[in-house]
Order: sequence, then C-alpha cells, then structure tokens
Amino acid sequence: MSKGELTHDRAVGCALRQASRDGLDGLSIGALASELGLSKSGVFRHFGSKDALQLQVLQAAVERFAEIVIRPAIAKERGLPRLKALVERWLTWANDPEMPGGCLIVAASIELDDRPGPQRDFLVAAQREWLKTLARAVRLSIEQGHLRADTSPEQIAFELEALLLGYHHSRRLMNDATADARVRRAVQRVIESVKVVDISPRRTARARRA
Amino acid sequence: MSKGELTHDRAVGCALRQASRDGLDGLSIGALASELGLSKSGVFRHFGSKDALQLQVLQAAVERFAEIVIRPAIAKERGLPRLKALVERWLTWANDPEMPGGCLIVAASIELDDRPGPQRDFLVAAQREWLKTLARAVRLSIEQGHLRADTSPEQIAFELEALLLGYHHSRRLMNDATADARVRRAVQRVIESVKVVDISPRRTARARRA
DNA sequence: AAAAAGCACGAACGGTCGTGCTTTTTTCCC
DNA sequence: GGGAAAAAAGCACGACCGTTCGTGCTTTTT
Repeated sequence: MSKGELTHDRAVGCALRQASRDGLDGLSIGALASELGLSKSGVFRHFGSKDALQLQVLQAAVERFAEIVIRPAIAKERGLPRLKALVERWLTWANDPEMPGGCLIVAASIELDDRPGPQRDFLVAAQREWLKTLARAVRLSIEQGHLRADTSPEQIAFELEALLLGYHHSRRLMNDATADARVRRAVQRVIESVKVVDISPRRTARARRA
Repeated sequence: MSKGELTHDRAVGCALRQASRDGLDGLSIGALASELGLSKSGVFRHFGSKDALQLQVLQAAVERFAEIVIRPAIAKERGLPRLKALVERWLTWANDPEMPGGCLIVAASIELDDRPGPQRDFLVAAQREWLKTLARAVRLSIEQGHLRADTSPEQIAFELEALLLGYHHSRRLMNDATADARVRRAVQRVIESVKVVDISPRRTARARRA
C-alpha cells in the first residue's frame, strides 16, 4: 500500500472520529488537517471536494458497521441466536471508541433527512439494507420455528431498530446508565411477544419439530 | 406588545423553522436576517450572541411541544386514554408544518449529545421532563387498573420514546409511508403486553374493580 | 417641546470556510 | 542512483461567519 493510500485512510479514520462528534456538516478540512499534522490543501487533494469527503466518511462508517455488527452476527446460527446477535453487536457498535461522538449513521440520519443529494441517497440505501438484514433474520427465525409464522418481519425490524435508536438517545444524551438493561428488556419483550406458543414448556420449539 | 418584541418573536419562529432543517449549528444570523428582511446586525441585537439565539430557539421549541403535545393530552381522562393521547399527539407534532425539517428536539438531541453547555443542559432537562410525563401517565394507568401493577413506568416510557424516535427516523429519512401504521401497531403491542390479564373478557378491568 | 429609550441600519473587523493554483518535497521504480 | 510520478506544502481567492461600532430614525417618556 502506497504512502498516499495510507495517508488517505488515516485521514478518513480521523474524519470519521471528527464527524461522529460534530456531524457530517461539522467536518472541516482545516480542522482535519491540523489534527493530521498536514496542510489544508494537502488534505484537500485526497478528496477533491468536501462532498466527496463526506461521502467517503459515510462509506467508511457503513463498511465498519458491516464489519463490527453484521459479519459477526451472520456467523451465528440462523434463527433467534443470529437475531439477538445483531442487536447485541449493535449495542457494542454504539460504544465503538472509533466513534466517540456516537453512531455516525444515526447522526447523519438526522442531518440528511431533508437534504437531498448523494450522501443522503447512500445513507438511505445503507439503512434499507440494514433493515432488510434485520427482517431477514426474523424471517429465518420463523423458518427455524423460533418465532410464530404470523409474525411480520418488517414490523419486528422496525421495532428493533426503534429500540436501538432509543438506546442511543438514552445512553448518549441522557447519560442513562440503565439504558443497556432497558433496551435488552425491551428487545426481550418484543421477541417474546412473537415467540411460538408452547403449551408444554418442558419441550422446546426445536424439540417439538424434531 | 412593542414592535421590538414582535420582531423578536417573528425572528424566533423563523429561526425555529430554519433550525429544524439545518440543525442548531446550521442556524446562521445572516441567513436568518435575509429571510426576515432585516439586517444582520439588526437581528443580532435581539439575541446578543449566537448561543443565546440557539437557546431561545430551543426554549421556543419546548414550549411549543408542551402546547401541542402535552396540554391536549393532559386534558384527556387519566389512564390509558391519556397515555395513548400523548403518543398520538407526538405523532402529529412530528409533522408540525412549523418544523418542516422534522422535530428540532430530536435533531438537537443528536447534535448536543456530546457537547456540554447550557443548550445541552436545557435540552436534557426538557427531555427528562417529557420522559417523566410519559412515565407518570403509565403510573396513572396502573392506578386506574388499566395496566398491570408490576409494570415499570420508566421502562414503558423508554420503549414508547424509542418507538417515537423510530417513527421519526422511518418517516423522515426513509420516507416510509407505512411508518404511521408501524408505530401504532408497536405501541399497541407494548401496551397490550402490560395490560391487566382479564380472564373473563366480557367484563372490563374497570367493571371488575367496581 | 425636550429628552430618552428602543430599534434597525451599514460598514467593517478578524476568522474560518472550501477551493483553486504553483512550487517544493518525497516516494517509488527502472 | 537518477528521473518520473505522486504527495504535500504554500499561497491566494472569494464567501460567509459571529461580532462590534457608530449612526440615524421612531417611539415613548418626561
């Protein structure tokens, strides 16, 4: 990897940290340069425009999200374990030290929600993908017999996503130490409410299917 | 009301609209002035500093929130009707034409979540008050016999707030037309899960207590 | 009618912003 | 090790930022 690419990546990482604190709009090439120990134009050259910088930072965040949240969860067995892992990984993601100002994707969602452009388009696409991933995990949980067949995967995905946003809000703004317990209990309740009804509690759903 | 106060209020209202789109940081005295048809210094004089402007805009938003969401809901009879009204009013609040860029409080929550200062302090206090209001409505629902006695008001408040955030996210960023139905169904499920168990469905909880 | 207060204006300040140039330094390959 | 290519620096630009100041005009108070 050439030195240019190396600096580039270092710049993106630094920008990600900065954007997590001050938002995508708060990103400033000057501040970024001084933190990198480079000149403003030196940094500028790597991106060509501020829009491009923002977009690349967003892309980096989404890639990191896939790596930290999705990949480890996908490794779990399909069904409830994977679904729960997705949630659990998201919670650790929200405390990623690489994003000291909180989840950039959440922040960008608010910033871009009424500002058209490529940044927004990319974010919406990524978010749609994430919701699909959640819904898919729910669907697989149904197929595995963990959840009731009349469950709406999209509805559950919506509710889980909402709880994650609530967690982020409660944890970051309100500094609520109980947020972790709260969100886990809430997720538990959501899942519980669509679990297969089991008349004889001794036999698990899996055992019954066997 | 003097001419000064009148202009002041007009400026705050305009700033609120602007901040709802571009965030508290996106507020610019220059842009505000040109939209008001005033000079920059003329607008500045009304606030004395940008910090003061931001704070006053936040206060205005919170006051409007109380007027649009809380007051009408409080008018409802205590118990489930009031609780549901709080949620329902919040949904209309999120579509308030006075805030075309979405709920300013939500936006500010993300912006200020890691930036200490009077703006953040005020926001946190207001948010705490709102959560208390929600929790209080749950507690009253318990006392009215609508909800189970072992229900945690704070937990339910957390979950409802999360769903409202999820609604905002889904509605604004994702442009999801089904968000309204989704959030209502989710709220319904949360409430249902803590409703008093009623063995004989013919007799309501209220009738049983009588 | 005179004095004071309130209100808004226009100009200008020092800064920072993003963005183009040209020039110098560094890196890499033959 | 020398020379092309890449990377960073240097410099300047126009625009906008929040803020200050001096100056009028208008309304209220004395």
